[in-house]
Amino acid sequence: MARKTGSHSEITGPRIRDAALKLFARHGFAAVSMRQIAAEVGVQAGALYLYTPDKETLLFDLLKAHMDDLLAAWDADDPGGAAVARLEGFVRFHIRFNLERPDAVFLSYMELRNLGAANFAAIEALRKTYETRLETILRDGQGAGDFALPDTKIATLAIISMLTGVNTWYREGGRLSRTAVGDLYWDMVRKSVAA
Amino acid sequence: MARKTGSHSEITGPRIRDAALKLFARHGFAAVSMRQIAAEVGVQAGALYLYTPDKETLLFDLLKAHMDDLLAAWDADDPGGAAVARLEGFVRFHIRFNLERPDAVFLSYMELRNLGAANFAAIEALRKTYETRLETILRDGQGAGDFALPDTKIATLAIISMLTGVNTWYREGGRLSRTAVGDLYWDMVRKSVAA
DNA sequence: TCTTGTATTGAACGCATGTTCAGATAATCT
DNA sequence: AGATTATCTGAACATGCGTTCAATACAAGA
Repeated sequence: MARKTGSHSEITGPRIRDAALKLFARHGFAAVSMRQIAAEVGVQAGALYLYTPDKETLLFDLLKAHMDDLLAAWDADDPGGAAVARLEGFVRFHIRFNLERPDAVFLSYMELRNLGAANFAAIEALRKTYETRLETILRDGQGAGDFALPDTKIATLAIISMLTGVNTWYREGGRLSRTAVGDLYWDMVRKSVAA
Repeated sequence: MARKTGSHSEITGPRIRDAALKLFARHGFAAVSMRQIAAEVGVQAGALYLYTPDKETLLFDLLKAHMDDLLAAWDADDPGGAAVARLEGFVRFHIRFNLERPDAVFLSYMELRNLGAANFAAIEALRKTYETRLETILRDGQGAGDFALPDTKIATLAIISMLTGVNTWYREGGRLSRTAVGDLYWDMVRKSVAA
């Protein structure tokens, strides 16, 4: 037998990416087999190769899509204006965006090492671009006298690490709402950069 | 042939752990085979089983040893006294300790998911214990009026995330010395908790 | 209804995996 | 020197891996 009833490329493609994202995040790229992904989708392993040339490319496409989403979403969300307001926007955006897609965030931090050199460089460039968005805000605020930062580059990395850390402990339905988390982190970030 | 000249348990044991730590950190637990570890040590794969009952236990022992080291080292380093001084000690200690063993730190953050439930719980308990050390300092300072923290638990997690992030970008021989990094992070942490 | 093209199966490829174990050697003890 | 013990080899086990491809069944268009 072949070609199941109702099978369709526009359905199977996204389902494969969803399953791969979930499984890679839970068990790690190397620990997940193409057969497991296929089983999750309800398809045989060979069918995956209609949608990706190989396993590494499947991972790369997930990471690339995540980084593209991140940059596009921030550029759409950036309030502009004064540095303090933009920084608050960034803090709240970063937490909200990351909490909405924990698997993709986890993958992006954990599985870069499974990429070949060229693919790695592509993702790394996107990450740097995102960091630059924040660094620009910090440098503007520093220039305007709103912030007192001995090293804007390090401050950028420190803030992003702090914000991304939310994903390691936040649980839906826990003690704090997402908004409350944003309030708490904005309070700490605001003070940490204050003049 | 068997038993090589100069072979000795007290030498091979640590060499296996060193090789496993390095390879697991670089490529991920699932991506590293027992044969690769054995090759790095210069021994056949079967010989590893004189030193560990299985692969997961080898990982667990590495993580457990790291967490034990961490707790013992902080308890020896804790300056005591006023909360502000203790917090500064903690910030500088955490950065210094983690930069000295990047592979173990990386493993501890990445490979917990490859542990069975019991082993996972054991490591998780040690991590919580470490977090409590910092939280106690923050609560003491809050009580003494030195800090202004709406939520000491979240502040604890935020600070640890920020500090641990140093390992993702710090490179030996780079622009900043370890001491300079400690200065920069202590500046940000001090302000972020300030009353 | 018949044809064409797309989506899928299922078997196969060679190779790697974690783990076990009988046998062999070197170090140590008497 | 001889016996014992700790250390390690090398082959084997069953199982699983990523990937390819001819065969096949369904959907869509004429």
